[in-house]
Amino acid sequence: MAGETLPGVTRKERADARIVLHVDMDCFYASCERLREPELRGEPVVVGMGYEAGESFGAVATASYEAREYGIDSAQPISQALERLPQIENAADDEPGGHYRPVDMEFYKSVASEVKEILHDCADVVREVSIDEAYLDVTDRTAWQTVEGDDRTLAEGVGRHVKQRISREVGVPASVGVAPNMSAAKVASDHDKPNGLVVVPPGSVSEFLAPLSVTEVHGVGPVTARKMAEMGIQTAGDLAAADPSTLEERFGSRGRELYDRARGVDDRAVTPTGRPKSLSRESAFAEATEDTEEKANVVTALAADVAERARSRGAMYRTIGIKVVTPPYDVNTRAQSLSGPVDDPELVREVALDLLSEFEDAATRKVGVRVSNLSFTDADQSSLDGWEGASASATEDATTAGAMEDAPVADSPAEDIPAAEQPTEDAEDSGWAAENGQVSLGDFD
DNA sequence: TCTGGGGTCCTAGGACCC
DNA sequence: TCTGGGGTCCTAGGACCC
Repeated sequence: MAGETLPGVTRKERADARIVLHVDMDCFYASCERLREPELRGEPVVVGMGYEAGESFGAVATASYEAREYGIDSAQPISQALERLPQIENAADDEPGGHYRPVDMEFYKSVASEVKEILHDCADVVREVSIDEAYLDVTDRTAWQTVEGDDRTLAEGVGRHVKQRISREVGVPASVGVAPNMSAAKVASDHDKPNGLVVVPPGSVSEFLAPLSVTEVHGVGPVTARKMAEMGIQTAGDLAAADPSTLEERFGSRGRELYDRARGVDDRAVTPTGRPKSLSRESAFAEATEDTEEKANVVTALAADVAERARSRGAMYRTIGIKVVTPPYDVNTRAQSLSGPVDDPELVREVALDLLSEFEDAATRKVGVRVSNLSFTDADQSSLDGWEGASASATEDATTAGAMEDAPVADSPAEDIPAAEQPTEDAEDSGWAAENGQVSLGDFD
């Protein structure tokens, strides 16, 4: 697939087309473990969340491809993974065994930052989607033109270059997709994992997508896939050939979006990673509990944690919420908005506990605390998303403070918000925000 | 497969305002 | 007093992604 150039692409299509890379690190956590423990190369590696050496609690965060051979997959309980593949230390001589390691985010973040440095070096615009995934727009740096005496495009060379740099300079594998838009690039990078490079030139996107299962389209999950199957839609090609107004009726605006993506149409610009919209922390109980005090203790700890994280990121919040998961798996959320943004850990605790009281007697599997409606006080966002040359804009606030002057506040503990903490009104009023030294449309894309 | 943790976006109903 | 229509904000839930 790599380097394949399909016919029927006009010069104009090529000249107009953007060049988007999707870079996806292969089983990233496991690759990081191999970086500092080279003996793990070629071996089944399972990285567990909430897992501790020798225990069986927690869930699989990442499984190496060798471990996946044994039916181990993300989100699986560690106990189940151990049934399928025991710890190597416990395995009999003639039996296979796996290496289990607990998640070490600090280390993975340090590796990821090395990767991101390379990505920013290779592209003008980088959108970091998660610790192990990013989109790059390299339209201004290369072209869809083919190389003289070769059927490969210049764009493919850039994809290969990025991959090789990550491999050589950091030492972890990546899969890269190259296409004229984000969603096609995403599908392309997934198409030949691990260590893949798949190039889909303009004009060939719908052909490339057509035979793939509809579940490969970004945005189609289990629920949508089931509904589509009922409509006789199995492949991306089926979806592309479906009636868009029917899709819109059944799936709302997302129906149209998915239809477009299946046809290879996706006009979203690659924009740099914006600021978070919410911050949350949650924790599951080993078993569902009705213990009011236990729940309150956990919520108190989570509240402190979230508030501290918000403060360290320079975020003020105007909404505080909780999540309570009750058996079998019912997710309940409650939230309360304040009259203005605050940075007040004590208030987070108070409001969270107040909201929790509704579930006092309910058996609970999991609780969470969240702050949202964020506004940021820092002028320098370079520490947040790796950008340099941040503008001097004082406060960025996605909402209009002041519009809720008389909104109710729980037991009114927020009445005393100092005026200094109120966000200033800035360029946001016009819908435009100065960011990174340039004017760009706000976070709403 | 019944379930870990951290996110995003969309929808729908109700309150409230003009 | 009843009624209309448009808009915004808030809350809750759902689907999806990594």
